[in-house]
Amino acid sequence: MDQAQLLSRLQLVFQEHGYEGATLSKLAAHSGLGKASLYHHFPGGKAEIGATLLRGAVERLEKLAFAALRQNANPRQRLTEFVDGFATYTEDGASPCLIAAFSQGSAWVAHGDAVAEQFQSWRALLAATFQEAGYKPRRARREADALLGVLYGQLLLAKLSDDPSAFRRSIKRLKKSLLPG
Amino acid sequence: MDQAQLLSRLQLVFQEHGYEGATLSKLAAHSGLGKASLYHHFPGGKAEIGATLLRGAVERLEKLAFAALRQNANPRQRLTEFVDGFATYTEDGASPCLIAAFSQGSAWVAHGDAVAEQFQSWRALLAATFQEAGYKPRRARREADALLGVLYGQLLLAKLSDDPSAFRRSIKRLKKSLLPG
DNA sequence: ACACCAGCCGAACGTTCGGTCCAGTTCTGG
DNA sequence: CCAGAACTGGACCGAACGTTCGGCTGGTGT
Repeated sequence: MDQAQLLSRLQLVFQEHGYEGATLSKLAAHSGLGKASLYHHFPGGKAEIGATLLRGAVERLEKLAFAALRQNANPRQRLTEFVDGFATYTEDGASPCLIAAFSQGSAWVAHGDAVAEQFQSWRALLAATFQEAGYKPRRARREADALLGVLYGQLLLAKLSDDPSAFRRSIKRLKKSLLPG
Repeated sequence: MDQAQLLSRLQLVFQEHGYEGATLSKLAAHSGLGKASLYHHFPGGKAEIGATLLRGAVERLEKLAFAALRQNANPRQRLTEFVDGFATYTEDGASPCLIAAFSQGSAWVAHGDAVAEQFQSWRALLAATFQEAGYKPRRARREADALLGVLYGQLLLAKLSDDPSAFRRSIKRLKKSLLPG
């Protein structure tokens, strides 16, 4: 099995059970490897697995969604591409965000500072894009907060109400409201 | 110590560490009781503690926020009172929603169905209020989803970006956009 | 042919888990 | 004042935790 496939199998366990709930037994069973074999790939144990997955999730979200904001296309179009990228990242609301799943307990103690910093940077990037789209600085920051908020909110709601279709509908509506300006 | 104070101390542990991370040792230490004493108050053990807290959180959210929608005041005013109630429930974004904290792992397996049902009922109530405020059924449902989404999204973002003030600002803006209509 | 090593595993380590037991201490009604 | 209920702390349990270790493979370089 290649590294990518191994990581994606491990990620499923963390997404479903959270950091504390992702036990080595579950990780081993779900990956098809023995516990000791996991230690061959990740000498740092569970902490290294978690850190690796978190890094991967941040990179994926950056590449799939936020990278679109750094292009030099029309700001409105960049924003809709960003929304699309976020939907791709979450597989249309079906796959919870690993970063959010790590927002509790020891995972947050270990990585919370880095995650918060990353989010502040993303927030600034998003606000800058809204500013390019014609909003004044204060309003642009508000729009950025609102957009990030509604994306994560709908993702959580899709889970809490057990209705993934609500996420897809929200994405569609968001893109429509973003394009005309 | 009275029951209410005990429950609130136990709740802090679950909010901070999630269900799996809230071990009996932490619960005992943080409540000042021995494990056996906890079993006196909750013969069902950790599962009963979790279930009790979850029930309490649902009741509090119902009483503080959604109850406002069942009054017979002006729909717009009911909606802003609902938003205010949600802010109170989360202590202005400082206290994560226990219901959301239970959306992973064994807690979700045990209570997910009930939570999803409750959220569908709340969603319907919110949509009905938007309908009373003049929206057509489809649009009202969308507005309900969007409102719930932005509330939970801002709550999560406040944590992920370690900036509780963003939540307060969002609440303020939400109420303003709700009132004039 | 042999040594080597990445990859993997079973078995066990010490620790902590959720949970139980019991000998007390505190509270309370008669 | 006392009996019994309510409650508590601490020792304790088997199971599961994260982790380690020695050894078994199969392929690669020489």
